[in-house]
Amino acid sequence: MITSRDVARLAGVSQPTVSRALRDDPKVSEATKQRVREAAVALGYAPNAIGRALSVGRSTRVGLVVTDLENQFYAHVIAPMHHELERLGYELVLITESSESAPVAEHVMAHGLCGVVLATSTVESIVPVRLHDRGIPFVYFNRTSQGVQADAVTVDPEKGVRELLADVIGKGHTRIGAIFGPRNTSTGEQRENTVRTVLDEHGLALAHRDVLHGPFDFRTGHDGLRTLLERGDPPTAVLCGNDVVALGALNAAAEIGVRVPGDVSIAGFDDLPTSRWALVRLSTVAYDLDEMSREAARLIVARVERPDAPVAHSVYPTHYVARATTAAPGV
Amino acid sequence: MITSRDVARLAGVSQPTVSRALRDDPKVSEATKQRVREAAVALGYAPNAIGRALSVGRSTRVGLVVTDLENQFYAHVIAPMHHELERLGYELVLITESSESAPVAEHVMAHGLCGVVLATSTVESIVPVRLHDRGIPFVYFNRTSQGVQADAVTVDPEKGVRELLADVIGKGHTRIGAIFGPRNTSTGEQRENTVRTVLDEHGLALAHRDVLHGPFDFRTGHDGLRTLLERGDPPTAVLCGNDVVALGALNAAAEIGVRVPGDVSIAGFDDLPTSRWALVRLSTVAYDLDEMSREAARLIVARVERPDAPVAHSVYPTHYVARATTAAPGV
DNA sequence: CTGAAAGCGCTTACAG
DNA sequence: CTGAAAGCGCTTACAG
Repeated sequence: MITSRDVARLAGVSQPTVSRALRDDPKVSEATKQRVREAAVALGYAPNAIGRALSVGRSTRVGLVVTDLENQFYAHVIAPMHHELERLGYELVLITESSESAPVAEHVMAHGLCGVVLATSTVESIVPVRLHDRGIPFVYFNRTSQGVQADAVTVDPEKGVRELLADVIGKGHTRIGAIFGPRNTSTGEQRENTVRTVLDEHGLALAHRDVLHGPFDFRTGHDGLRTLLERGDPPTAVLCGNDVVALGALNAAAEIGVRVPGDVSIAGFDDLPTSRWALVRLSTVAYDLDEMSREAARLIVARVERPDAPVAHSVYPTHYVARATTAAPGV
Repeated sequence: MITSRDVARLAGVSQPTVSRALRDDPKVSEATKQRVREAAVALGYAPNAIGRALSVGRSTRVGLVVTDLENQFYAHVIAPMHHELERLGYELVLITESSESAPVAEHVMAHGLCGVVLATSTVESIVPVRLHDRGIPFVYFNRTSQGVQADAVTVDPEKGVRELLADVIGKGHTRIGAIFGPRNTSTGEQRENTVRTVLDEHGLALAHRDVLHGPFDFRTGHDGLRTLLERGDPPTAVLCGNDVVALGALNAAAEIGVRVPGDVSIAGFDDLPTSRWALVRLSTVAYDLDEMSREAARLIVARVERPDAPVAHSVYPTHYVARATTAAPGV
């Protein structure tokens, strides 16, 4: 391994001077900087991040906590977040936490992360508490929590859901069902509440038997739609907790020969690239997930660098995109 | 931050003893281990990976070099690889390298990675050379390179392609087109060569105008299929370089109102979960991508831990899965 | 403007 | 079986 000492020797300066020169410290003369830089490239030297991290007492690595890396939703979070963090001189580390128990905090310490983005926190999760207790910076992504205050980036479903329901109800649906996300996440809960509120304004309500809940995954939508449709007298429209759930529902419909939107209308939430496919054309509630992911990156970095800054909460607006999976009932 | 020193103080032992006890060093007495462990949990202590890495001279972090994190193919590599590395006590670090130039090696040094999985190396890439020169362990994933010898995990397209073509030709197609991957990757090249060889055995050949090349992405398939179909007298079957390309082709067909497999048959390579969707039902060449990804994790770890072990090359067999996108021409 | 010294949190010979 | 010492590659006061 080639170290700053080797560069120092070649440049004829001391090791700390190499450190200063390469970080462009104004106290180092231009001439020296020149010599050091040349020596560095000659040797193909790059400062070792581990040495640096140990020395300054914190790394430039932020963890992203997710449940399921196969879930395509996360791919569209990871890509822009990774990119933005890199731009800011930080690194993204993936953490999968199915259990949502305490270990996240230990994991963070053990792996020397400087901060964490929680993309998976359930409402009653202990993780934010632990993080807070240990003074580990974190931000909520697409989630919030009752207990612990922290930076957050979330979505306001209001406008999108309002437009979606105006469309669906306007098309003549009165018997509306839903496959919502988990009740113990703020996102699942908030979307569900918004739907119920807006339906109420229209003088409608979800029948208890037409409502299902489950994790935000393909199977929830897939099995859920079958459950709803395979008993007699099903709803004519099914709202899904997110796009991945809706994709599951769409495929279940195809499997059992139920036409969409002919026999049942289906809507999602997220507007993932897949939802725009000609093969899919999912009607859904859209927002800027790319920008949200980048914002989460910015917030965690800001928090790491200025721990005492006031708490920030970025809320992204939604709008409805009508495509081919919603139509008048029985058409 | 809580360190081994704090644990030592609480347990009434020296700091090195804490280090030994927690790594279950046989030279430490059981009684002492007990005391140290208790002190550690009492303080919520976890050994700091940065300190450890600096001390032992290498980290337990391996980089995965990919081109495009949004590409769903990689999600199905990242998830199992991440999981296997974690099981082995290692960490996955994502590296995106669109340019495929030298920086990967610098990146590895700078971020203190102990090894690298190359999932994106073009045939003429300089990256393996640089890695080799610096003595950085790496393994080729789904790729190989002429120049530098290294561990590799690849797919043998032979059997799958043979079965695929038996199906397509058996159904009566004689005018077969293709949208292959990049010519400058071993994977793209190998699949193309296999197709040409097997076609030749059947007394068939690809017409020059029916063959396209491009990156392994959605757009290549999408734009490619339009190109092939929008000129007169198109092929009746189109083989795609991989599933993501085939998905693009399928959607392009849907957009322009071309029926699959009625008007054109389409086949892929990879058998991604999406290809199994009822909405998709792509005929494709399958292999165990999960296992391959885990094997790559095992190989890089083995290489890191035993740099002088003989070079290993794991080759995975393929088979064809006929689904709904292939049928007799004009049916 | 530059160098010598100390220290970040670990691990690993070396003594005892 | 355990501790004191040295060192991994950096950064950062502290002198000069």
